[in-house]
Amino acid sequence: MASSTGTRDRLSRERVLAAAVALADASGLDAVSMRRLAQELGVVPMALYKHVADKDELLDGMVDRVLGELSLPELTGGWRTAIRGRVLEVRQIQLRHPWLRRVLESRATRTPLVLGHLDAVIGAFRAGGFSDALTHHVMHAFGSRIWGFTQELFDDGDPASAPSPEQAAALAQYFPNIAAVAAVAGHDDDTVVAHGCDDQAEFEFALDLLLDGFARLHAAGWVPPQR
Amino acid sequence: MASSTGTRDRLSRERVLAAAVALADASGLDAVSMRRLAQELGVVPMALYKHVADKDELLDGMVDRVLGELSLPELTGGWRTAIRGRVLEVRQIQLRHPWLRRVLESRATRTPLVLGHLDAVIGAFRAGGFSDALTHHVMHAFGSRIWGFTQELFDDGDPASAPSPEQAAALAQYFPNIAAVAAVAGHDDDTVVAHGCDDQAEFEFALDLLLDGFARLHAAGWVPPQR
DNA sequence: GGGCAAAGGTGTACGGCGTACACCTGAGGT
DNA sequence: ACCTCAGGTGTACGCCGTACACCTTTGCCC
Repeated sequence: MASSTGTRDRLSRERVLAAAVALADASGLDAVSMRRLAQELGVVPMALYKHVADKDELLDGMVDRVLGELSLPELTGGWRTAIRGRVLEVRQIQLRHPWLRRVLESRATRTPLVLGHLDAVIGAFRAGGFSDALTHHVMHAFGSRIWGFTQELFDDGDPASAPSPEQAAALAQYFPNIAAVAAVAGHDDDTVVAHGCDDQAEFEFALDLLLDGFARLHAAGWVPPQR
Repeated sequence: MASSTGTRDRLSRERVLAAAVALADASGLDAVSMRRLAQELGVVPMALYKHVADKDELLDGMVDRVLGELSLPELTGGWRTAIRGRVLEVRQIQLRHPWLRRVLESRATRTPLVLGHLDAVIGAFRAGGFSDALTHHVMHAFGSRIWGFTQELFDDGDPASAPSPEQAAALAQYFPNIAAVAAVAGHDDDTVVAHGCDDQAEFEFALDLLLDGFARLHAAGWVPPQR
């Protein structure tokens, strides 16, 4: 038994990655430092380096670990339902692990599961009859939305951003358009306050708008411009 | 004259921000640390804190400084040309200052010029007759493209990413769709190798696809779903 | 079972970061 | 001539990632 417990609480790449994901889920990405993570595992920081090459590899491992939650549905239905379903599924992962977004944004991650997702989406377009050139273009147009998030560069909802009254007044004075549009989103109060603006409906709106555009170009027999 | 030179080489917020922008342009965003920046200015790190509150404010200041390069064209033509022109102009700034993207991505910047750009685009939609609700939706769908960049999460061109032959072979084996689409983009060789994939045409493709979608929804009299 | 390589955990140290805080210095107004 | 106070300085703290040398434990082979 001593040996089994001994074996059980040995470190392993799996244990390290699991702890890193748990830590990021619980305390945010910034809490994931080699030192803090080691402490969480009851071990000295340098011990981690026997299991991951460096912090970048740790982050890659975290990405692949949560991307493993994908159920990889087969491609029944057309390209559109296949892609839509896949992207919405990745979105669910991203909602469970909010740090995923920042990790994917900040680095050119090229892990097997990342490439696998891209390959699956590209494959769905091609199986749907998209030319390689059009597929290439629409993949660029897809951008980060392929990972289930909109960029959210102007957060009009989430944080304690509901500004103080005098702040709101100043904003309305100098940026009347922002104020007006922000107001309409929240006029029923709980809409914005409760779940921000990047809610499911908002994301699907943008996703379908893109997919509509792709379908239209495909149907119209799009070919690359002159060259 | 002694006093004038003395005055001239005193630090100032402007000098600090200008040096920070120059440093980021020349050596990348990671080179912009308080210590390195101070050294560049021939001054001790803590001296900077008499002119910017902290590093976040420094970054905000840098953003506003380069956004000041906007020429703010008036809104001749319809909403579409106005917005298209504005976004492409911001894109030019972003191409001159590649670090801008990471700064905007990583933080919820709410400086006057950032808000001003958002307000101008929102204003163009509204002036074009878009309802506030539709404007709100399309702004979300716009996402980071409003700042002139596509997310570029799968960089198939830019860096030394043109993989070694055996790497390419392995990629083609496991991710045939990625390989095929990446190949088509570069089949004329100089296309991808020379200027990557996020070139002007690629960006405008995605931009116009979005604008087409917006126009179509607007023309169809889009109204928000049930509620 | 004894010996031994290899794998895994430790301790120390280095150079970076942002920035708090006490201090000094020199220019401007009275 | 003095005072004030904005602006530059020096030191220090607690983080960070990680190189490197060391020790301990494990598992295998004779």
